[in-house]
Amino acid sequence: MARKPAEQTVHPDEIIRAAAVVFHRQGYHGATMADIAAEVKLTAGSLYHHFPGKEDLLLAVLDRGLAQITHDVRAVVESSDPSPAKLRQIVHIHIHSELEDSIIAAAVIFESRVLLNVPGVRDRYVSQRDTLENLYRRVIDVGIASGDFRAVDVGIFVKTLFGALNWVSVWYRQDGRLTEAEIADEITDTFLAALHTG
Amino acid sequence: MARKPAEQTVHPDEIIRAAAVVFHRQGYHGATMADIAAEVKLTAGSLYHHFPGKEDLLLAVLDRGLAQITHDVRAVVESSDPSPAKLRQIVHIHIHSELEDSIIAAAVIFESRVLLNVPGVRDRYVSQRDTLENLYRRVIDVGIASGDFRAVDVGIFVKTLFGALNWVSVWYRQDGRLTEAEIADEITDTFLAALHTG
DNA sequence: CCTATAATCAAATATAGATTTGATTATTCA
DNA sequence: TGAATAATCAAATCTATATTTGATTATAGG
Repeated sequence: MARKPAEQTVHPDEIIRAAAVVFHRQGYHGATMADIAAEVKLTAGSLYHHFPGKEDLLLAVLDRGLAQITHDVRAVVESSDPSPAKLRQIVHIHIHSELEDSIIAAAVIFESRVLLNVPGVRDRYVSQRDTLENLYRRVIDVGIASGDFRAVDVGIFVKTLFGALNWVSVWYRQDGRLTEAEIADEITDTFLAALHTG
Repeated sequence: MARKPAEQTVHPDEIIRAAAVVFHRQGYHGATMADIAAEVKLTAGSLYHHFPGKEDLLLAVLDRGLAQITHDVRAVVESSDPSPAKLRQIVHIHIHSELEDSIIAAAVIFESRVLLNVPGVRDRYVSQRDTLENLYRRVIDVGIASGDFRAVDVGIFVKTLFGALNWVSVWYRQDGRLTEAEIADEITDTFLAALHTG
């Protein structure tokens, strides 16, 4: 009788990614359902088979983006060895995630404000964001405690670092002077120098 | 016969500022002409007396925001004395301009992408942005040349600094833990430490 | 090979919101 | 004062686009 979900000609994940691409390119309001649909060779109407509406698409994008990057960063933070080295690792991961894995992260950065009015959503988003920020805080805290890092205001420091990292997706160019890894290293150098004791 | 422009019950500047506020709050596409009009007690239609259209409003906001902050930063850069002290000054000015004088700057940051497709506009915007960036570069360059600063990659460093500064408008809260000046100082400390030689 | 359901589409529907239009109400200056 | 024009408004227009609707097509399981 019933029938297993067919072999999803289009996987929901592909739609989320497509939405992220279009949101990033055109902004939430500037992105049309038709644009997103086109990205996966569907018509606008067909999207409604997979998602209840445009807002839910953005939600999914934000969720996914934050979850992804948080997952990656957590993996590093919770591995055994101590801190200064870790900071470099997570900056690399953050930038990589931002530029490659998920243009999603970039959409997150710029489009999250759109949903910040919807109350339930706001809470969820804020809590996810805090989780990520706390991972960074932990690394800095440990470094300060161990004497490896200067005693900065961790709250401001992390925001500062996030700002710098987020901004990368705005100015980064594939064909630019430096590679992604070189950029990540240079930025890490800056922040490690800033944390240098003495 | 003719008649001098009447005493502008509503000065164009007020409209630009209102537009900046609304763009910042709701994003370009999310801002309606009615929203902007309401901010200065007008009706949507009346705005067309002052500006040809919505896009021109954004243009004006960007122009004004960049011009303002560039003006302020230039004043410091072109004053006599040398560099390390200047960096602190311009960071203060930048943040102040961003938070108070012109929510405009914040709108600039987030909404500029919208216009980056319009060709003529793009060029103009990019050139204005470069002017501002170059002021920062100059300060860093001088510091490196004089041996006051470590020899960083100036291009990346300035982008990193901009990212951190721009991001402030996203997380800053009037009623937050620190004042605007304290935040500016903390951020300056971070970047000066990052430039510290040895 | 059927049948139920998923996946899709093309074509409506509905609505928001930018821009226009045609008055109406100041205001300056001659 | 009174023409000329600016500033404004309320209401009409027009367009884009999110969402719905009613088929049509494909596929998995029997």
